[in-house]
Amino acid sequence: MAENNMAEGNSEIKKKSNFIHAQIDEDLKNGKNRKRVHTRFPPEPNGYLHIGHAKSICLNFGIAEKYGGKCNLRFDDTNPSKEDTEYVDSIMEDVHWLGFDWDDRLFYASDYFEKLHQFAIQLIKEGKAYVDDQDAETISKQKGTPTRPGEISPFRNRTIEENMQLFAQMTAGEFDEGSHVLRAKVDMALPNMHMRDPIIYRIMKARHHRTGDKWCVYPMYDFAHGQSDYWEGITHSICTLEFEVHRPLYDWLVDQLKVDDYRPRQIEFARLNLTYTVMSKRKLLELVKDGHVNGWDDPRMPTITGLRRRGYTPESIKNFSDRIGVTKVDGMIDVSLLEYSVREHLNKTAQRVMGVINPLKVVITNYPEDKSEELEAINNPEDTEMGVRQVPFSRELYIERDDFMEEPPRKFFRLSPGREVRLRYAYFVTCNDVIKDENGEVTELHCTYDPASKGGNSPDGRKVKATLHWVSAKHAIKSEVRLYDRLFNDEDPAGHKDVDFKEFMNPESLKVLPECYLEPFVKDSKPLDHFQFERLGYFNLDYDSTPEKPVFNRTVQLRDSWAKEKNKG
RNA sequence: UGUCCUGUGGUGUAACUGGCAACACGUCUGACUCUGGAUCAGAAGAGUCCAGGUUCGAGCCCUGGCAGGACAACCA
Repeated sequence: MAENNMAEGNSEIKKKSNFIHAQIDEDLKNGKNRKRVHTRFPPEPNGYLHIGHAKSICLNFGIAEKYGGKCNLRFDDTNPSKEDTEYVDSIMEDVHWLGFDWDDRLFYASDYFEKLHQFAIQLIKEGKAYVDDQDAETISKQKGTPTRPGEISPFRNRTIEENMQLFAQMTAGEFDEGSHVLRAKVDMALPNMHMRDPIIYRIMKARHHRTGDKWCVYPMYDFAHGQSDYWEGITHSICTLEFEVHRPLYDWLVDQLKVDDYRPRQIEFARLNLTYTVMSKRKLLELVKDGHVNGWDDPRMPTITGLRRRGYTPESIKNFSDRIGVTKVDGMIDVSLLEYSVREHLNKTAQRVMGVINPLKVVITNYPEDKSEELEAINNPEDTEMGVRQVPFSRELYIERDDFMEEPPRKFFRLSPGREVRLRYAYFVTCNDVIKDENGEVTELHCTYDPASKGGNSPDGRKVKATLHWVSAKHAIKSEVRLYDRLFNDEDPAGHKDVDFKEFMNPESLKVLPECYLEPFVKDSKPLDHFQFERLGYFNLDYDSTPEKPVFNRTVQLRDSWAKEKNKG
């Protein structure tokens, strides 16, 4: 193990194997599926991608990479009433951002509408599909329940000619929505509900985002997915657990295509659940629509675009995805694992900078009024190649309010009256006076510095217990900082029967600090640039920034053992 | 009173054709440190849903239970 790390370097986290890899290995060994591997990522363009999709993307594209195969991007756009090009665009952007590419293999289920329609006609001609004139409620009732078999539709035994005629009329738009459907003739008595003469085409007089008004009948998911896989030469069609019961229908339909012995294989895995958030598109859409968050890219959202804006990196998401593994066990992953993954990546890569988000003015009384100097600071102690920078120092500074306590408790070893601490990369300072306003609120500290400790070390070998970050008041860049906390206070907000998930929303999930001071280095940063504000956490520049007022998002805090100690009481 | 799937530390994942249950996160110590970060060293924590059985030996095999999830959209 140790050798492995040495050999590969620790930037390369060893890819874990999973049960799907094992099944592919077996298929390859047995010579099934032409000894090749071809997967696909098939989102419906009806919302933005979230971290759960990222798991699927990493899995599918990851398998292609591992086996020297291919992975397609395919939009499952068979329901025009919910889909939109806005979503298509965002999905492509997100997949690319994660670092995956489908080359020229971009497909849409709607590419196959014509073929699918032909196939439906084939089934009718073979006596394997029929038009049902009953309404949704009646059909549903006849379908039975999981424990009771279904009844046969009175329209099940229409002649082929009649079915051909009716389906043609459906296609031509002669019927109203909901008045007729095309059903596959399978078996109403089977225990699997999906096999009880499933509906394969329905009338929808909706404009499709790609085919416009060309069609007024659209195939159902079950009637499109397996066939699309088949036509694209997909060998392993990986989807989530809830499609397990669809597999017999998937196989049945592909069997009807019977051109050769090649057969795509559906394999199901457990979708990702994360603590303190919700992951269904419906719920995320609700949060957006009802204004509980500021859009799909709100940094509190588990969407890819939200995580990106929050400051997550593709690497951190991929490492996270690899760490959680792939199984058929429905579980709940602790967000702390996600947070660990960003910290791990940003620790190695993020530019260090000093920033004070809760400012307290400090005056160095023995430092000349008009003097200022430049002090050298390390850009990233984890990566010396990132070099050093100069940080301006002067008589008036800001430090973090939390770094001062007038009456320090045990184990608090930051600044307090009479105590000496180090200002990072600068000097040792000692607090002499505490200035307060009429309410007794501390407004300013008067300190003295030791000129001999320049750079942060005292020639007499004197030690201090704490090192504080600081910013020179007159050089500081004033900016807004947004702090984020979990969107929900409950580990599983969607997991309560009879209680709406929104009941568990955390009212303090967003905290805006309008007056923060950052060292001048951040001046030229671009949106999404990552920084570590020393001792505070990782932050990145938000799109909302203007040249006059930069806005930073806190991605995640640094691990903080003092905060833990403090909370112990 | 159906079919299918799943049960391994707090969480997630491992354990080759049976061989002392391993790793990561989290938690807790300690060392080091110009970030109470990082790093390093260490600890606690499961006897693998239950009960039988086969075996020298079972998380892995057999039998029977139990628990949880999915399935009754003209959603995907």
